[in-house]
Amino acid sequence: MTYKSGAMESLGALGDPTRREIFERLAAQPSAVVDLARGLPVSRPAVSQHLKVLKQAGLVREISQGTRRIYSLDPRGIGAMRRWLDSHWASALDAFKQFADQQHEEELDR
Amino acid sequence: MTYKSGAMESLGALGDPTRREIFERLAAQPSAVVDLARGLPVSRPAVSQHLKVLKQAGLVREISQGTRRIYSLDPRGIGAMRRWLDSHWASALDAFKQFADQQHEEELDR
DNA sequence: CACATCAGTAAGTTGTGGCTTACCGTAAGC
DNA sequence: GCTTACGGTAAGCCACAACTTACTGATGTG
Repeated sequence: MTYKSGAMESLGALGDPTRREIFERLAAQPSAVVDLARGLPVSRPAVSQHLKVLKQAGLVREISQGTRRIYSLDPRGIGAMRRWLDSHWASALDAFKQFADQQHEEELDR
Repeated sequence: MTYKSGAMESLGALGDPTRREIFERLAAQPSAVVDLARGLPVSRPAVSQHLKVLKQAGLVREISQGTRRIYSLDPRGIGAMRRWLDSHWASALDAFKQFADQQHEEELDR
């Protein structure tokens, strides 16, 4: 479970709707901060702050290009979330099956 | 993209650490509210409120059993999140490839 | 029929997370 | 070297979301 802590931070980061919007735009195309700020209902510094959170969560990475910084999605963060989701999905199905069986047993006992 | 709105709500719901904790416990085993509240640092009503949010997000479902309500994970919500994640991952890889190619072109132009 | 257990809702409080404006640093162009 | 574009950080404000306690309503039990 080395991916767990990473997935936790990622989920925390994507809890905010503005950050989800930024995330989706970066999925569509890598962009600089100014370009992201255009078309978003918040100021440019706000976008910077969101990008900082997304970066710490491992969901985003940047490359410098002159004075601009081009942000793009980081596949590693997404991968961690996927694995987290998958493992929980699996254990959810298991747990539900166990639960159903146990219920059935108690039915018979009655 | 019928799963999109669902995935948005799910991500919003899992943004809270306490709700993630509840989610993980339910993945391990379906539980009643009192049992969840034991072992969590918050009151029972707080747990109820969190479960309400998780339920509206399609991540959780309940069945009544006497006065108890047994909560368990709802695979549909998890599935919606997975699909959202996967589609964005795919387009992220596409976009990054396009971006890299374009960068290369500009290199040559210089 | 009490009485206990379980759970949802109401009402009120408070910490904090997301926003703004202002400021500072850095790279590029004239 | 001066100016312009870009972007991160600081400081402060404020709405809201996550709590709490108190109450109400079911269901099961002696």
